[in-house]
Amino acid sequence: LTAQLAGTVVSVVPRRTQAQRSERMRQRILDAAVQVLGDKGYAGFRMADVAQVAGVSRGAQSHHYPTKDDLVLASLEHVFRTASQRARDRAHSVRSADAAIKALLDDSVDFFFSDLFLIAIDLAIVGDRSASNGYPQAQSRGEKIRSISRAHRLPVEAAWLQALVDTGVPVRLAEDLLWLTASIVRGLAIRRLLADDPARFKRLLTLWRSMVSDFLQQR
Amino acid sequence: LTAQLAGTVVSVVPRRTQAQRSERMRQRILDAAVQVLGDKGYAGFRMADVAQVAGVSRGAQSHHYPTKDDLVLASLEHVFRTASQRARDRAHSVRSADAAIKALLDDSVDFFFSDLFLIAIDLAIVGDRSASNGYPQAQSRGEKIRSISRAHRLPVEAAWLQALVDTGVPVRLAEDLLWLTASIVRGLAIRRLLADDPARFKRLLTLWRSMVSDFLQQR
Amino acid sequence: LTAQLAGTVVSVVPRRTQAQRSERMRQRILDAAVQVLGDKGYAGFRMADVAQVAGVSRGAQSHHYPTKDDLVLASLEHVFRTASQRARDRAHSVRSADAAIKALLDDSVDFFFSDLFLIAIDLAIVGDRSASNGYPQAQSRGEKIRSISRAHRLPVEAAWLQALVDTGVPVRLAEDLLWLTASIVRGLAIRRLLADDPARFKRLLTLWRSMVSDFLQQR
Amino acid sequence: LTAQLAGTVVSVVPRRTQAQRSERMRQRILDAAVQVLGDKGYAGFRMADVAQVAGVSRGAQSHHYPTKDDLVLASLEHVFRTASQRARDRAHSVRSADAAIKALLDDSVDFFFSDLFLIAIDLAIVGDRSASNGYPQAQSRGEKIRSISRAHRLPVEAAWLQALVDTGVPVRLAEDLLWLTASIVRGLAIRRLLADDPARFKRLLTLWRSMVSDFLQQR
DNA sequence: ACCGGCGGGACCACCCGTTCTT
DNA sequence: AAGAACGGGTGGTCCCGCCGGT
Repeated sequence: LTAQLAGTVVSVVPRRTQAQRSERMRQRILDAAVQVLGDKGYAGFRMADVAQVAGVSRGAQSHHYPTKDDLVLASLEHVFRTASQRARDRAHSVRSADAAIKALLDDSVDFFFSDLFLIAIDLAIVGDRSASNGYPQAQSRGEKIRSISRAHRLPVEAAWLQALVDTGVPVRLAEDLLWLTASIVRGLAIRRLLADDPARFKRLLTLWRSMVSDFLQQR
Repeated sequence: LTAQLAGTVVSVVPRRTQAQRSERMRQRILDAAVQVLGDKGYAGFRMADVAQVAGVSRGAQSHHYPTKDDLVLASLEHVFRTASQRARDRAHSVRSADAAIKALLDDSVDFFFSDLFLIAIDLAIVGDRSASNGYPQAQSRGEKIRSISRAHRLPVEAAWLQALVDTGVPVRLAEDLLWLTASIVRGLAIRRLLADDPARFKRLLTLWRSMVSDFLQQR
Repeated sequence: LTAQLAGTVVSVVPRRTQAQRSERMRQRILDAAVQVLGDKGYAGFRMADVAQVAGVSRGAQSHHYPTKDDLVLASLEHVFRTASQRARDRAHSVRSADAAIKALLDDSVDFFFSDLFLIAIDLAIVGDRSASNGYPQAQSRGEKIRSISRAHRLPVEAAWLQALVDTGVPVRLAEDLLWLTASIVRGLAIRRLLADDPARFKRLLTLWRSMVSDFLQQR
Repeated sequence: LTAQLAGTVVSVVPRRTQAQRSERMRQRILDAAVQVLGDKGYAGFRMADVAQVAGVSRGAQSHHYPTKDDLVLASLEHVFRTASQRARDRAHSVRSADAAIKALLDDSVDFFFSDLFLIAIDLAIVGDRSASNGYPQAQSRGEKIRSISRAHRLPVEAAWLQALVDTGVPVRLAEDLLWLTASIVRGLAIRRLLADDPARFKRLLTLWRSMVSDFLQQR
């Protein structure tokens, strides 16, 4: 009994609650899953690898994320959550239209050239393409992936749209320019997979900015 | 003698040579592989599925394509070969710069919105991300994929570049516009995976064409 | 509390711990593996057969012994461990040199005519003869087999050597006689594979004993 | 017809007959099979490897040796035939009993330490241990192996027995000494698989010779 | 909450024998 | 007789999900 008391006294370290420990562990698993997804792709994604990278037993893992799909979807959600917050922050306080386009380009490059984007694409391509076990599920994996993506990207797009509109660009045009800009960067990010060419990428983005400037002025 | 002649006549059955039979079978396997790759993605790609779809025994399959990688790479090659020829054909006989951009857009849409492109991206994302078999190989799968892509896309790009230059656009600018155009379509094709919106896509491409026209005239 | 006590009493069922269950299963697998190895030889050794004989799922099997080599090596170790203990026990309490030779012969016959010995030979012959996976491993299978054999036979030989020396035979000579005796039995055990002849074997061993007696006396 | 004659004249090279070419090819296949058997053991024996080593197509191979068993048995026969002839030659012209034992030892070392012997053991151990498909075959593989071994070794043994008897050793004793000698070498050859020790082997053989000498004189 | 034994299915590489074709 | 295509079976490894223990 004395020993027990002593123990209690000694451990001044802020005794975590179960919920906190649990949350910590879920984070570690999620981070590990994202890492593995980035390294091996969905096709090479192994539950055991995640557990090992996270330094967690398979038992604990399957306690928090019972199935592979659970883990994959949670990972995607996790990583989108992280990224979308940062993007929204950027969209504020841009004065001119040109500055807005520049900031948008920077943000797009950050996003589309990140592992996160590749992971999202990878999962999206796989999409429903598998499973499709006979009877109708509540929602196929492909749909879930798409809805997660949408849920996080739409607010970001809205923020940028507002930023552009605030600099005086008509809503409709702002929307189109926003899409074109995002598409260009997205397209280049994909192109990079087959043949990288950073110098050219930079030049093209500069060209695009000047084209937009010209277009807006001439209007 | 009569019998022999008769025999020759009767046997309308196409009496194939070995090489012909072989080639025919390789084609069937490749077509099936492309189909499966398109339906299930690389992550869901099963050798047995291919054999079944092709209506070929697994033995024959493994005779022509000993390993999964062999088959996948050959499929990619196969499909690229088919597509790149068609693209080169289109690049000829365009008169004005605007017509060239329009034709290029059409071709890009055809290509980037096709299954082939998704397959290529899928494989590229997986890329090296697997292998990891210690010692240095001659060439990793990722590199092979990239080199196949390059081998088939570079001629296409060259053809389009020539077409643009022939309409009077300076080489450097033609190159950049070519890239931007391709990137936009590529980016939209990817975007489609997460949220499709054909009407908007059409509008954006039209906008892009007018931006290019303005830019070229103003120059 | 009473219920708990009662529970403890009632549950006469051997309430195994995980470790115990695990150990039990490993034993069953190992025993089955030894049996299959004896029946079919290494060339006919099938993982699935072992699992079936052991009455164990292939999953459990691959949990404890991930690869075929792991299982085979563990089997060899298992069977050697069993045999070497018995041999050492025998080597004690022999009085005369002749009695020692006789006991040694008995022990050798037991060992070399057992399935264990055939298994060891079988594995040793196969030895490195496979592997051939390019780059240098920590230790080839052949080396592992040899080191297991040595690890278990050396103590046995030492025990017999001591027994002979204790009856007054000079160390060097004792060593040689020990080896010759073992070799004769070993050689006969092998001979048996091609043509068995128990009567003659018995006669030869008797002859050998008398030759040793003569040789020792004459010395 | 003229062309045919011309052809006949020109080809001064000793036009092999079909039978000769056939025999050449069978030899090459057999040699290759022996080599593979020696390198990989029966467990690692692959028909395709043999064809490749022999530089022969699998078609040709299966023409001459339709099944794996056919080839393996033929290989064993082939190698025994080669070895037994040489042994019989040696058994002649030995004068003293001691010289006979020495020559016998040399011959035994040559035989038992050769790859041939290991191959024979390997096959013998595998023996019937496999197949055993339900209904009674004409003769199991194990029996075939044993009968091949006997067919070739018995004459050798008889030759050596005669040599010993010719030097004055009584038949019965000669037979026993012959067996003991062979067994010792055989036993050492096996021992070598687990732990080699050439110096000791040599010493033991010398000791054995002196023991035999003593024994014969004392008699 | 967490751990690891366990079940069993799935997949790919390999391999042997047969069946055309030359 | 020789060569190549082809058929199909098999075995080892891997992997996910479950569940009894701690």
